[in-house]
Amino acid sequence: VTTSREQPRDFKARVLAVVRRIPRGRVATYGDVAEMAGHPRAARAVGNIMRGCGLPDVPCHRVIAAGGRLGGYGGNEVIKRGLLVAEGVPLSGSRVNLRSCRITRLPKAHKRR
DNA sequence: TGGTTGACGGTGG
DNA sequence: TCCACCGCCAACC
Repeated sequence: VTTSREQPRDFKARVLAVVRRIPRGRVATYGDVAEMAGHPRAARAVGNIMRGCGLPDVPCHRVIAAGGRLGGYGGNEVIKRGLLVAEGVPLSGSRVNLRSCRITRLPKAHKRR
């Protein structure tokens, strides 16, 4: 990242790419995603991007806030919680058990689905 | 070019 | 444990 003038959309695209690769049943915090995208301090910006993603192939519900809090989700935080539960993500009340399902680095592109 | 806006994060009360 | 405040960053206007 040496400075190669990375254009704004690069960051956005990279974030989306990262989120797209979060395995089912796993989650990552906005901060984690930011870091995986190459900008450790841009958690807020990640949320900003998520806000307008709306892409079906981007499991934005797997991106949660730090501390296991759900964070936001286009109006319905309840839906987000439901989706996570459906994927087997462990929840303690309305909090996610980060210990068991949080990922801080992308999985290897293993062939087997 | 500059200011505002948040699906955030961490600390302190 | 919950709420308020401040700091950070990229996208938008």
